[in-house]
Amino acid sequence: MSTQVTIKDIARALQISPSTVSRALKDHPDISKQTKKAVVELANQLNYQPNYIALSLRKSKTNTIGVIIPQIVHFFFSTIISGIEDIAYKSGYNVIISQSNESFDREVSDTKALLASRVDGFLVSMSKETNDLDHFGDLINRGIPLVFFDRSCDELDVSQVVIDDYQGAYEATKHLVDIGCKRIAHMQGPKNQTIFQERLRGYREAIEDSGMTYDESLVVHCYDGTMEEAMNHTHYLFDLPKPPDGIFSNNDLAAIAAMKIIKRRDLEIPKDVALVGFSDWQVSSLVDPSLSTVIQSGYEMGQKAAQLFLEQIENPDDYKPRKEVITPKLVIRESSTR
Amino acid sequence: MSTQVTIKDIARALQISPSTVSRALKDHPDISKQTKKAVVELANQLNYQPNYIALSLRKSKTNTIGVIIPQIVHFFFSTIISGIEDIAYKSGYNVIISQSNESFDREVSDTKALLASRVDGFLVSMSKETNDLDHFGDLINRGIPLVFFDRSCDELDVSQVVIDDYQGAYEATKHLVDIGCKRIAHMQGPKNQTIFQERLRGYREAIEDSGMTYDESLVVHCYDGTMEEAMNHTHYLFDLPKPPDGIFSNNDLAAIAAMKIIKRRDLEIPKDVALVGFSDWQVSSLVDPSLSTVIQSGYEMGQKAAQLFLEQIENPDDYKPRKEVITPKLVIRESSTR
DNA sequence: AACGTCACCGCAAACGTTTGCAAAAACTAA
DNA sequence: TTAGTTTTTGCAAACGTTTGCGGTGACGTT
Repeated sequence: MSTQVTIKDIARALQISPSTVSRALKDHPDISKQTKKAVVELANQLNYQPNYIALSLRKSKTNTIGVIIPQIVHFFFSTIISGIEDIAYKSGYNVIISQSNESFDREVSDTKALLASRVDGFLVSMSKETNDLDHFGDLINRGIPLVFFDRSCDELDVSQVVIDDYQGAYEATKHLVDIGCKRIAHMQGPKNQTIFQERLRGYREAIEDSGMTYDESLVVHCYDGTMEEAMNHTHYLFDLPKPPDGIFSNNDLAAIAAMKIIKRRDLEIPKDVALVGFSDWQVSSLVDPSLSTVIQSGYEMGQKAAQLFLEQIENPDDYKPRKEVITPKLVIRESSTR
Repeated sequence: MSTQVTIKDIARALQISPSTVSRALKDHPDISKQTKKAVVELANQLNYQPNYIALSLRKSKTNTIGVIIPQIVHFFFSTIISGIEDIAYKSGYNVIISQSNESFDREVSDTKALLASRVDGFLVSMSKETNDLDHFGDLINRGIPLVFFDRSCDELDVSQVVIDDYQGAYEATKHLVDIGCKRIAHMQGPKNQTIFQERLRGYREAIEDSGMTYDESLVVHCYDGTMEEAMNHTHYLFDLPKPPDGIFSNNDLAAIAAMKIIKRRDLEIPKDVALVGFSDWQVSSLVDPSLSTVIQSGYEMGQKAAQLFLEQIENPDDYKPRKEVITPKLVIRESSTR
């Protein structure tokens, strides 16, 4: 039950004032060598730990970052958090995480709650529902550092770090062309999200740049992102008079769903159909055959986001928002190796 | 840049003292109806938010829980966090997460850092390396609430919530027996961890209860939990003069590794070899064939852990540590359906 | 002897809140 | 009117830290 030792305790023991102890501990030039030595020694001996709460109050700075994400239980997001924490802890920041569960209302109330906890700034990835940006605009107006990652928006003048989805999709599709695919399908993600629009664009342009024609009947729209939906779409694709010989999917789950159906139809992967996913879920390297995919380094994204935050908090005055774009990397596995 | 309004601001505006404002806001009986009304109205109008930092300092209580886990990027653990946060937030607690990355030293320094941040208590799942428990004993001696979850230990007198690993393992193994397996191998987890000892025990007793004899040569020790390690062990098992016809693995990853090797050796699953894992990673239902496994509800575990913490912090005096046991559930998929 | 310089240190206020205690105000009873 | 109650309010200290400013004493210079 021993309560923590304070500066006052040290001061009392040494018969000097708390201010002197404080200065001695910070190596202030006004303090004599001997006093410093005595203070530091006693502090070590008593295992003195500065009280960050008192410090926060004094400096009105909590050294805490508020992070709002759609959900923790998601490989990509938890990887991002890992990146954020590593950078944050190195710079003496704590991280408080809040999940919006893809709900706009939760996102707003999370923002309020974190604000009440006096976080020094925000790192957020927006919920799917979010269209109204007032709660973020508020933060910006009040000069509170804010960085978006992944699920971002360009309407607000704010720092952000995003993946180059276009580039990733382009390369993935180009790769399918390169290994000889002639009819490449695309399993598209929710149309209202920028990232999926970009992936579609990358797919389309890669197709066209390769001298093939973009065929809308080869693009299926996976709206709710379930396994069943993707399986149904796969059936549709292989019931076509001219079924595809390659599929680029907007995410790994849909690709794995397709894989199941394709195998069930006694087609061989990658011989008859080659597959490329997007995201590099942990599962992608474990399925059989292992799935080629586009790696979006969540860890790197988290690190960058935290760094942008730190930059901003260290230059509160003349800070200009920046946009960091992470280039994703195609990783070729068995599902597209011929 | 507007700074938050304080009790003092309200007091000044209403020409009364801060103490009166404070009491009025807490509906203290000493304060007259009119004063209360005036204070509450002005507080709402100015959007007053209590400063939790000042409160923390005053009460030496931060309303923050420190959580230490081996790694966030792990389906099971991130699910647990989700459960913890839901309960914690409902009771007005923030959660700070720290990853030990399965390193003992990190675990110790995480504990120190969280302590320095003055968390009110700890929720921890030990790293695989941890044998020395002094840093936790310290917390207990100082009366700081501590709850272990999943990776626990019985040496310390402390609350814990664990899975009934024995039961889960017993059922899984029994199931293999029931579908006709005669030689069942076990891929064991790190021996120093209770949970893996329990899984081994469940396996062993199920074997013996079925009239078979426990054969140590069928138990391999997966120490670092990598894919490669598990693959090597699988090779060993199937190089035996009498290879197994069933495997119960301490986790899903090892089971999936085994699956790869078994398929590569042109054995059929589940016909030649049946497989059951443990944990129900997201991937388990996606692999081919889908993997039977033991579901451990991380969400429930997180909730229970947070509840135990709250119980303890609300009865600091006469608190008696409790052990909550969650019963896991066997889910039978293709890998063990004959 | 008087003054300036310098090195070293402490006082007190501040961050925003709570709370024991005393004091003021209002009301009651004689 | 006076004393006694009751209701309502404010003072001041405390939580642990930092920091501007003023103070002390030693020493050197005129």
